[in-house]
Amino acid sequence: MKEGPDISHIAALIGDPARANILTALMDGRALTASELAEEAGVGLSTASGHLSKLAEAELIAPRKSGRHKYFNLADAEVAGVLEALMGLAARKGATRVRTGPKDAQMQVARVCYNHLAGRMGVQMYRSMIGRGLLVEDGEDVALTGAGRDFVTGFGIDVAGLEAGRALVCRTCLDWSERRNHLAGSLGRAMLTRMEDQGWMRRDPKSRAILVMEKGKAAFAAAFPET
Amino acid sequence: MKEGPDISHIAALIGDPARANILTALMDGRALTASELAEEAGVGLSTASGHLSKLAEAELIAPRKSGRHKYFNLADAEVAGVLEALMGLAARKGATRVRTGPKDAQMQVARVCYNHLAGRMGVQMYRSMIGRGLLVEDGEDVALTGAGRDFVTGFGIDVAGLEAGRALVCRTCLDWSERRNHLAGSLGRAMLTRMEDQGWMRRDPKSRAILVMEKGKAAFAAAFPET
DNA sequence: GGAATGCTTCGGCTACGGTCAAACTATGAA
DNA sequence: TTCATAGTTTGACCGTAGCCGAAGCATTCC
Repeated sequence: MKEGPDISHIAALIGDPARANILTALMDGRALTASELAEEAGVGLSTASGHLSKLAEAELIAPRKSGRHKYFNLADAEVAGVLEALMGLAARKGATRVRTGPKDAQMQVARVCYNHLAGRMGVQMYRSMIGRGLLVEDGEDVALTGAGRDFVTGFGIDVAGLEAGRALVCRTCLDWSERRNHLAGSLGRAMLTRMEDQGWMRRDPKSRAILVMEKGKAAFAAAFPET
Repeated sequence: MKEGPDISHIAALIGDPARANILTALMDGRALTASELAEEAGVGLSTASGHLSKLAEAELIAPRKSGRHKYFNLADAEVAGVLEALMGLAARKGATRVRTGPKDAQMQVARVCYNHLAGRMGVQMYRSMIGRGLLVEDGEDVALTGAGRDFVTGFGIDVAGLEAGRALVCRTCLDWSERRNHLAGSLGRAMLTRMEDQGWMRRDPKSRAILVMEKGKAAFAAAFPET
């Protein structure tokens, strides 16, 4: 009974509906202000402020002050991963949130997870790169091979620049809808950004869904064929 | 705000201290009765009964009636995985539960996770088998290679028997103390059982810790060398 | 400077949910 | 049949924690 870390405190934090809404809203990796999060959570500003300080205290989210605004981010990818895992558990009991609109279908296809591509397309990209020897898995970790560096560089990404940063370049993240890994880390983020820049896809500003352009579909399928 | 599965309900279930104790107690994979779990949780029997029906309702645990007893198990390995992940989050804030005794040190070395070997030795076994080409990872999944089947059979395990069962043979589970994968699934369980049968290790009946015998240390190091 | 905006703190209200004891059901033992 | 043990249900109690509005800081804009 007295073994291992105390789960209950952190789970209770996630367990409040307002706080869960806040965390879910932050899952797309964008930084949001306290007011925006209050709106998302459906509570008053003062209430949200209390929630936010608790979440920050537990280091689930990271606050940053900027002028008279205060921005919040998820603390890191591990937190995002735990949230995805919880969604996985919740999803199997049909506990999806209320109405499933057209957006929900698109969310299965492509969505933002923290800051990288998730959903069927995220998984396809990951598996394609593994299958072609561009990425190699080692336990929980994943790394670029030599061929992978060339490929990614050709894709228009400055690998050396990523490696100079503090963030982990390659990282896996478990996709809750597909139940498979997809690519996270600074490379995952860069790949998504690059595809947006090229006009392959575009983020829905009101949700985590990603809209894929016609030309993007073809280009993506060519770049990341199923193996 | 209205996207994706509803996390808060399931997190709130885990977030109550009594229920968290119950779930933690079930992490070693043994089935426990309602009375035993009440004891573990530190609440009265009637209170525990209420908690247990809620957990069962959410399919986090699976009840089985046997005579006038009612046994409870974790629902499956995915639930165990989420709990381990939450422990990982909790652990990094030094939120380990109260006193860290000698048992806690041993827990880092070897412990039971659901029903398989976890901790440093669990991770070492997994990585050794990957490194020698006995196991191969494919995304989130992991599988035995031909050489792996031979090795495991030579270890004294009836692979065909495992495959006949309903449970997934190979499965990964993220180790909260090591932050790496270890081997779960029915093979993971069989490996641990086999090592116990051979007298390499023995479970501490009062905790999740696994005691490693002297001869077990040498035999384990020989069977699963670091690569 | 003064006004407006963004956030925090405080006080008070409320309700949800955890708790237990006691009554009740069900299974097994004598 | 009767008693004992295991678990569930009910009802009453109580505390915690979420909620809001109002007042208080802090920062920026005019």
